[in-house]
Amino acid sequence: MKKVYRLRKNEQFHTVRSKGRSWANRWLVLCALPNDLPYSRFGFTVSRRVGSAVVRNRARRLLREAVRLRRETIAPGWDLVFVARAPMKEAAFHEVDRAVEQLLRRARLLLPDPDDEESQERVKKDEE
RNA sequence: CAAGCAGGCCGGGCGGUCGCGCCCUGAGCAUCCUCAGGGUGAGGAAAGUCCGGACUCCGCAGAGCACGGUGCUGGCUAACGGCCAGGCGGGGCGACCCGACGGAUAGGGCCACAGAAACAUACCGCCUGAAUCAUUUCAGGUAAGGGUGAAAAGGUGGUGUAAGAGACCACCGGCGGGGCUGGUGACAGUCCCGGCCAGGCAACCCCCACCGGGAGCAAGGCCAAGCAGGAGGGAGCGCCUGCGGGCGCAGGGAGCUGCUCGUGCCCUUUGACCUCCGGGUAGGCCGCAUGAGGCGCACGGUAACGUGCGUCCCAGAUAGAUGACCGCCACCCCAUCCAGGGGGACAGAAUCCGGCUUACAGGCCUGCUUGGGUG
RNA sequence: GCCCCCAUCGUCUAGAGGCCUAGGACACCGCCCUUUCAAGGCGGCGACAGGGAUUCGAAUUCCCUUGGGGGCA
Repeated sequence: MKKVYRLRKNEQFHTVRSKGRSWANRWLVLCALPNDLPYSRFGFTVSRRVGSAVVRNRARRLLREAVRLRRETIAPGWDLVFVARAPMKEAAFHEVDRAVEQLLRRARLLLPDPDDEESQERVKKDEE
């Protein structure tokens, strides 16, 4: 993921964490805040509570990869911060991927998939 | 073959599809954005931050004190609390391993409880004398035996004695002093003398020798929005007033793409605006990777290591790059008749190096020891 | 990243080599007191972060590990 699509400054992280909305599941916390840009930006936080340096690096890389592969389907114009929780240290890639998808779906930040009738119907309902 | 000891090394390999950091080249006005091509991208401990340096800033005439560290000897090194070699002590049948290993007659302090006594003595004893019908008591001698304790003035045999005792003698062991021999030295060997004058703790203070100025790359340097600060320039009259200010005319200023018009806004001595100055926050850049560098060969040295020649360039991020998915092979485990199933330790660069310490699945190589077997 | 500090019952703490089988307060449990509760009294439960070293002897001294906390732009 290129640098422009990432959150870079401590201040940006604080803004999103304090002013944005948040969703959580067993592995992750997602915070989101509109950013008035034509694209979305992402940040990843793994604290020392999760584990050693090796564990934290791996967690962050898995998260970044999961988000990279889904970037086309994520709504533009948001700053998103993913915070890893303790169970992340044992998670495999597909579990991380599923956790990311679940949170994005709950936050309604996924673009409507042409093949997915359910989500299209939901968008229609929102428009009504 | 089994058990073990020492030293060195590895820490899966190849390929495909997506993706990331840095460097170089080219193109798009472009160190910064985009695209294309090429190169490169975690460790033996990158870890703990326990030592030592380099580097940077601060301090500094010199010396001493304080404080901290190290502590057998010689060497290596930029330096070290590291390494090599040797000595001594201890452990192991052995290969080998382990050792904070200076000083306790420079001084101070401590040694609980127990025990008579913890560094100087006598509780039970033993012996002599006196008193006493006797039990026993008193005075003196003694340190062999008993008991206490972690620790109590060397061991064996004899002479000696009232009983004993290094009181004396022989041998052994230890201590102190001196000489000789070997060794750079620690030390070893040997001879003579002394007198058994006799504990332990210096990871208690201390003494001796040697070493150390303080902080740390978030060091430090450069550029520098904004907000304040300083210097200079800077355009006025009238009316009203409840003295805060307001209104009119005139003028000035910055802005609205360059000019004009127009339009609001701000200001005219409690100063709009313009110019300059120093310090410096956010932020950015440098520091930042060619180095006490790696590899190979030769020479010197028992070795650590050094010297010379050749050759190579080998991470550099800043919410922090080395990831995801898959195939084949190798390895290990389960099942072993096949099919098959499962697994991959400890751990992630952050200024850089030399060490130490701690963690670690599994595997490879070399030398050596002990025991057994076979030829 | 660099540099410091701390660790004792459930909680807050005392302790400076032997007097420690570790003391105190609050909390908890039981009994007494009270019609009952609180307060009070008596008794009980309960800890030296882990490992090694020095020492006759370690909560205390030294080393390593683990876990907390703080400072530096």
